[in-house]
Amino acid sequence: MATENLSWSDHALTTLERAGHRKGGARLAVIGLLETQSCALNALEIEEGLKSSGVKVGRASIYRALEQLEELGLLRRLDVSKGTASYERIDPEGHHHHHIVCDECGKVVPFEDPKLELAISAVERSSDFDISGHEVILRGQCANC
Amino acid sequence: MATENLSWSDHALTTLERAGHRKGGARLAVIGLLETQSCALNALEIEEGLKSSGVKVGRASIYRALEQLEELGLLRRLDVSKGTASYERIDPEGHHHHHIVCDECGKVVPFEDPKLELAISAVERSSDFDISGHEVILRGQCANC
DNA sequence: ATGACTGCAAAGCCTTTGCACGCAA
DNA sequence: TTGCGTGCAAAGGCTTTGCAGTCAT
Repeated sequence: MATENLSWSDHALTTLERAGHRKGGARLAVIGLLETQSCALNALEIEEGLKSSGVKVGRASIYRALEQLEELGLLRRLDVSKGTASYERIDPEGHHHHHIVCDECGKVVPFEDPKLELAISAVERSSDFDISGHEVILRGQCANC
Repeated sequence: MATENLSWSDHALTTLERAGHRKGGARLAVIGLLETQSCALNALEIEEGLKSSGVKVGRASIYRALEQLEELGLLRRLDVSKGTASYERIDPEGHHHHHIVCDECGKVVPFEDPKLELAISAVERSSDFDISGHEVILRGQCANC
């Protein structure tokens, strides 16, 4: 139940290879870390996470890896807080969640809702954009604040 | 039909007064400009908009006004593009729209959808947060790109 | 008259870019 | 061997902060 046969990181590595990219250390490290996360992390959190597991990766390489993985459709970028972007895996099967953010402490809680997805799909179909994704953010105060 | 009896700027001025704030030039200028906008603007666009109508307002004052108006519940901050925040009026009666953003050219198009709002309201009620607002962003490529 | 508001400039923060070195293929 | 990937440091862009002068009350 823990690890599926077709993990996100497998999918990511395959996609990278198909796109003609090499498997450099920084890239692999970022993929390895995000594989274990259930919700979004920003670049500095990723840097710290890697450092605390003994892996030293240059900050610029992290940003470059994130940008690239996003362009390949492997990561979704979230603009949750003021000036910092967070990233989380995109499930190959399209399964995803959205976020509730506490304006006080910055806490982020994921949620999912089928009816919400249906309503968004309808909007996406009726627009004249070629939609690649969407993002829903609820803001407020969490129970602790 | 153009101007309603209870305009947003009237509401904003009243709210500012109740909160014990003075009606300084910069603040009034920002309120006056946002009153005329139907969608979100960022700080630099506001600065330019004011300058082109002959009003010179310091950039810092614009940021301070925007932050303050947001805290008073008069403006909603949107994190649409990478590192820049946009702001738009919050309708006192709760009427609002969401946004479709072109990843190529940055174009932003507003849309509204009652079913989407219903689905979001249901999620908001079932969460243990005290929700103050929400934000939906669809991303993709516009017809021109 | 008083202190809140404003404007300028400097500082801060996240992110991107330039460049030389190292490593994957 | 080749040139993509990486790391460091510098540069960039948006936003915030410090401070002195100004204006609303």
